[in-house]
Amino acid sequence: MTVRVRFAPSPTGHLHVGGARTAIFNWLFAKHHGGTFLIRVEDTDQARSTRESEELVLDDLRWLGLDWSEGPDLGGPHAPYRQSERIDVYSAAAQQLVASGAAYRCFCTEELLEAKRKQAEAEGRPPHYDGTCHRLSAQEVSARLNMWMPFALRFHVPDDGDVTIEDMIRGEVTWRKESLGDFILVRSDGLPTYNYSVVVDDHDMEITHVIRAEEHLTNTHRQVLIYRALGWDVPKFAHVSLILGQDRSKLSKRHGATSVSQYAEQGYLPDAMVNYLALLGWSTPDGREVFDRQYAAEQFSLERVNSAPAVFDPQKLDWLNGQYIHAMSAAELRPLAAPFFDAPWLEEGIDVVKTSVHRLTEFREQLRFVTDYAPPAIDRGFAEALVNELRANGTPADADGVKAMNERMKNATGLKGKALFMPLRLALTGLDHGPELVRAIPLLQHASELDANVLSPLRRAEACIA
RNA sequence: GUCCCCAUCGUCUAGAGGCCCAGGACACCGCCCUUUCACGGCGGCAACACGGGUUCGAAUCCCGUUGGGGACGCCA
Repeated sequence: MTVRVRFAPSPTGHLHVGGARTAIFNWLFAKHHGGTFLIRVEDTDQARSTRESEELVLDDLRWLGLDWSEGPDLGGPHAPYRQSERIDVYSAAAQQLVASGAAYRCFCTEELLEAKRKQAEAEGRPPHYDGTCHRLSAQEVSARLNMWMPFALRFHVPDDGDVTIEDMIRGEVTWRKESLGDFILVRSDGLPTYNYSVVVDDHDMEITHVIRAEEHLTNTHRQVLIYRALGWDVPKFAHVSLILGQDRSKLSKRHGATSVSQYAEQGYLPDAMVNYLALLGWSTPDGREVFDRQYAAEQFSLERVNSAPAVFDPQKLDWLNGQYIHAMSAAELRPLAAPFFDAPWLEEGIDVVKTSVHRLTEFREQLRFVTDYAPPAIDRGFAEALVNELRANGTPADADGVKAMNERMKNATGLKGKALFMPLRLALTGLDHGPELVRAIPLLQHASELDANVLSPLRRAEACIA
């Protein structure tokens, strides 16, 4: 049996980091088993779903570097991959369910149901549907149909409705039929509900493993009942625990950035993002924490996925992102950093400051000593000596040149050690901290040659006297 | 309220009865490297929620308590 897994986003905004992790686990699982990873868009909620959002979600997935072989954009052997375009598929199965008595028409209005729910709650009963329409006789049903009363299709929970599944992450999970009321399969507008369409589609698309978030765990009870009623094989389930915010509640907007596009905008790398999210709930057998997706795919198994929820830790993400940035060359980094800050001398600048950067957006700040300069208050005699030195010998263009300059400055001023380097750094960068001078001074010189907005070391020194 | 899931350092985790008076990573704190900052190296602080069992032996198995989360929708 070849593995077929899917990621099924509902297009109601950007891709959430929780959804991203679910997609990553599915992708890794498929890669590991040489199976198929596909995308199915769950857009049966007409009020909230948009085409624009679908594009956003797909773009976010592409940005992460996850690839799929069947989907709404690619088509495939089970097209269409958009639920709103699969209505006839659901109707066919629905007819079968009505014919077999597994489902029935429900004429109750939403207002009525709402009232019943409230009352049940007030009386301390579970807020389940009371089965009114299930007791309707055939004559009563046809009478209502003749009056064109709108109806929804409801699934009747059978007497043998207890369900046990063997969840690949959680182990055995059991529900008793009493914990469920008859639930809606098809809404009165003819569109299927999630619990129904997901079953029809997963069966139709030959999904072998359903890997999804834990919030769907209790839905599985309903879904298994539908599989049974239709006489279909039940796929394997794996419910991944939720991602939590620092206060241990489900990660949401008030915790800060929650969509992957926000992380992209904040200068995180896709590889680091995939690496971090994979680490949230999963660990490699050898304990490695920095790894590429290829390695993750080789090592991945659901057995090593943790069943406890995980708190999202921005600090560790920053550290990981820094690991990736530090490991990359300036030439590789340049095109990635350019959208946030660009300059003709950017590549050399990146090379000089990258060890102090954790996110791509930080290059701008770290290179501010190149772009912005205000003459600091330093000893006038020192500044004059520096001007003389630079005029006489030129500005060093490499590390050896800087060392030679330092030697001459030492002789000219009688200063050494910190007493020499601090005023030098201050005079040339305007700051008391920053990359080592043997790198910073050539960078400033080169940058000033390429960029009229950058003040050369000589001009800076002169400004200290003016 | 009912049902379901979960419970190891602040955080992510390793741990599938003896190898664990619990290992790694992030963060934090020291030291080293560095005539600054960062990177890097070394070291330190810090956890098996609680109570009962089972067992010669429990972080690991069972039960309960507590705590957290999720679901109970003509949302997904």
